[in-house]
Amino acid sequence: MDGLPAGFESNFSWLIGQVFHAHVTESQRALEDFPASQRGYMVVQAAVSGCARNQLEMSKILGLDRTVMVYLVDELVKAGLVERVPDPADRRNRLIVATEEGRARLLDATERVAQVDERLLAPLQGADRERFREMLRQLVGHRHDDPHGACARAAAIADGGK
Amino acid sequence: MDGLPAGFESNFSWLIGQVFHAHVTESQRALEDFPASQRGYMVVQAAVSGCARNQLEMSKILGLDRTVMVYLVDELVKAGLVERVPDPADRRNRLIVATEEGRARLLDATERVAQVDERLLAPLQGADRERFREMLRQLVGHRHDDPHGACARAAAIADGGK
DNA sequence: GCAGATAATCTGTAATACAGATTGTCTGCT
DNA sequence: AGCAGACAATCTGTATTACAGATTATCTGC
Repeated sequence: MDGLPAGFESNFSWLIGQVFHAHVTESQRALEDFPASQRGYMVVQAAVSGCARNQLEMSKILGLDRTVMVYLVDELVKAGLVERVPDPADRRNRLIVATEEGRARLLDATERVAQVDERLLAPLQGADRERFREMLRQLVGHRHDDPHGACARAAAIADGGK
Repeated sequence: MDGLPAGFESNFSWLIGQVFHAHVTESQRALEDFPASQRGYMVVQAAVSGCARNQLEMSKILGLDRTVMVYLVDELVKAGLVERVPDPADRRNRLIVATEEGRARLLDATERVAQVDERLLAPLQGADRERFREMLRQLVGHRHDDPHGACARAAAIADGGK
């Protein structure tokens, strides 16, 4: 095998794919009963953290297509976890605001997902576990910032609405 | 936000998803002209490394469905990068063997993918880059071993066929 | 030689991604 | 005020992908 591409042990595509796939599969199972499962969970979390001032922005943060956002939010609204609140400052925007139930179920789901995370990261010993997270943060890094304070605004409206 | 789930900075699902998504997108682009793009590349690599003694096993290694394997290999055969060789030892099996052209294109593709990897891992300084890979290896770890020496057999047949 | 298991394949169905058009709204300009 | 261009959400249709179930060829053990 000299000189030829080796097996997959050093193949980053494969490695990251394996880890990602394992995580998706596991957390899908952990979030079976959550509306829209894994993705619904992410949307509700985004809603609670108030990090997006409209659906388009949220779809970018979550790496989803804008049209996917529509029926994802539809499902969550139907389940009573979030609401579409017209932004008084710009009526084109729909603020995705979590309901009380949404917050409650998010807390519950977060716990279960955390367990999945721990199980998956178990092979990493001691400080390595947090180090790994930190590296991921670094890799994602520069791509996301919130210079407009949109988070604060959305969160304020969300708080006022409850 | 006290006590409530924070933003996404500490959300493992989101972090790993971001990194994975970025990598897929980038390497898709880098492998645009490769048959079946990213996935075709993985299959050819698996064929060259001879780490699977049939399609089913390969699909498990690559995390693909067995039925997906069929048309993936179809496409690669049509493009002349691999061949389906009936396993003389068990004619149910099809050994996926890379052609000369397959090996050549794999080398080329591997180079381009390596560049993508480097670009993606650039935020990690110095030894961290290799450390990150090592951590991924650990996480995937125990799930894959080859106690039967099937690799060697498949590789031998592949070598004999050229 | 037969029963049960396994590999590849085919078929159909569901989930998902995504491009393009449409509607309502905003902004800036005149 | 009125208009042009930009933007957000939505709808529609289409392509891709995932996956379950049946089918055929083959293997194994009895």
